[in-house]
Amino acid sequence: MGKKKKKAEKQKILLHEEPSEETMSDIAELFKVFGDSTRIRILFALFDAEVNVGGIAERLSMSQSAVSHQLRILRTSQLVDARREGKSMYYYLADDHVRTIIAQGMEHVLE
Amino acid sequence: MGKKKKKAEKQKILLHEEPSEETMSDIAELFKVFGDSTRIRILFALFDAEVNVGGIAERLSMSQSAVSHQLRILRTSQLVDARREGKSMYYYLADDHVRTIIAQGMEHVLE
DNA sequence: TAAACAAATGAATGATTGTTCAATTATGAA
DNA sequence: TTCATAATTGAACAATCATTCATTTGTTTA
Repeated sequence: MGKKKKKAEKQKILLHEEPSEETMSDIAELFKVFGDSTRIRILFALFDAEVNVGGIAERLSMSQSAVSHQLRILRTSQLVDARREGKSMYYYLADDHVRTIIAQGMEHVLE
Repeated sequence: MGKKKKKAEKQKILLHEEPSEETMSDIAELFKVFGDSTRIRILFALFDAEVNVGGIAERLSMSQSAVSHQLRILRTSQLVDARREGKSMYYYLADDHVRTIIAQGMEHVLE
């Protein structure tokens, strides 16, 4: 979605209007990424500090391949980012928004 | 999850510990419900006021059956609740938590 | 160079899931 | 009761998706 379109969508919120179909679809796509327990576990593994792929795989007792596939999805959705250090790739949460969304979900689940 | 277990989980947050596998799984299940564009559209339709099943179906241009199936999922997840008025069933958002989570998702998408 | 390690990729498979269709239940009106 | 309306339910189908396995790419060291 373009910058101009996003601004128009934000305006709607102030006017108490419903967002466009496209925005609603984007929201669903975002939550779809959070809607898998492997990915949630990965995000929690990265909650406090960056970890490399092998480290995540070990912590979750999963294959490197399976983890890598999920990391690609998380990265495409801009939920995580990565940096290379030698042969390893260190992944980390993209921003605090991710922590907020997870915290919100956890609150709902635990109440 | 029992009341006692939930309290223990909340303690972990304060201690900066990772939640249990069960809690992470529950969080994923919650987001899975938000991760469908039909359900998101339904939730937006209920954002400001309760609507009956036929009203939702008309507004989304979908069959009553399809909407009803999704409403059952939303209700099971405690995201919406319903009351009967004559032949109609009026659905409404269960609490403000739902609005907060959607708003958070929308913010992330529009930024 | 070659070898070893770390990560990414692509195809295939099994499981999950949203919608449709037909049938059923629930309520109110005639 | 009978009829019409509103909603729910269950089975079936198509589409989506997470994991596995084998292969490939990228990087460092010998």
